Amino acid sequence: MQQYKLKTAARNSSARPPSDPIQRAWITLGRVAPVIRDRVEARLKEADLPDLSWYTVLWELERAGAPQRPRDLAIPLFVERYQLSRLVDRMEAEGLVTRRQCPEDQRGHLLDLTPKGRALRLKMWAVYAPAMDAAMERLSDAEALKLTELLYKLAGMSPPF
Amino acid sequence: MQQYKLKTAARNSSARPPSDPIQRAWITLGRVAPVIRDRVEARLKEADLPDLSWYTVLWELERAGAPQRPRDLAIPLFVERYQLSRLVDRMEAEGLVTRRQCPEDQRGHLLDLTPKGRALRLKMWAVYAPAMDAAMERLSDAEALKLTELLYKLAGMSPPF
DNA sequence: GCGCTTTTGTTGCAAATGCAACATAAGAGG
DNA sequence: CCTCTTATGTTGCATTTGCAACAAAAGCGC
Repeated sequence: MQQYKLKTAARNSSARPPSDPIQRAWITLGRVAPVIRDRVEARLKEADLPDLSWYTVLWELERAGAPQRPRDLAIPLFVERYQLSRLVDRMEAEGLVTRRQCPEDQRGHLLDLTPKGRALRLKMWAVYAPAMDAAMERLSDAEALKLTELLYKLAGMSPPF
Repeated sequence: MQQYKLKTAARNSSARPPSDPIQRAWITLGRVAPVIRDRVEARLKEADLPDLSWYTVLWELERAGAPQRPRDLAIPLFVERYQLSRLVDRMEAEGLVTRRQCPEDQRGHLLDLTPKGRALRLKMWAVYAPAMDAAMERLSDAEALKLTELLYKLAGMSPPF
């Protein structure tokens, strides 16, 4: 990874420049996260499987154990409503999920997994799990815990995430 | 989640499910990084300024102190060539950079900053710097260094930073 | 020189995205 | 009940993206 000379140009034009350690952490976080993610996405693509956003929807539905409303998925998944709307369009077209009437709220739908959806999640996990392990292999469990702790603190969120 | 009992000889790192700390770190990294980035992007958008990809190109050109070839920007910026090609199209259309003939290689161009490009980078930094500071404010300098160290290790890059 | 492969950069096209507007239903206050 | 506001979800449209194909120059072996 590239080294940055942060002080030279950064310091003379702002009322409030971040400290050098903060700048380094910012830059590094912004670069490493996509690299790690791409290591996994590449494996899924090699296997002709959908990407992680599909997996996450499938997993959230399976984990919940009951049909969920889009609203209740969009928030924990950190996606906008319209993104989820179109993602579900595609997944429904592939027969992975179904939209049903929501009895309590006529606006919303209940999203439910199909058997095909469950099967795909398992098939994806068979690739996803080893890919994640390989992508993260340079960290010990203790280091992974420390990293998680720092990221939680940074985001201002409390576990469970 | 399916568990496989593998014989020791068959156990290799690409076939085993990640440990729980590894899974937690993976998930957290994938979620926190975009959140932190969005905190900054939102400030830029509020100020009717371009996004971070534009800033990064402007900064790399300014930092280099000399015109650069797209190839020499694409690698450190972790973007595909075609992405950079179109990004430069838009930035050139805005008068922020210029494409000139490259004397040593007739295929390539030399990308150079215009005064307008320099001015925009400064204007963006005036928003970017305090936004980065605010986005990262929950970490001390020591924690930021530790985070950077862990991310470097994860990505397979070595200190010193 | 000559052919072949690699590198560099751009582009056509289909798919995906962001934004704002929209439609509909629920909720709040009278 | 009625009106106004809020919540939920979808969609039209323009922009952006990813992929693969392409063009052109450089490099390489002979």
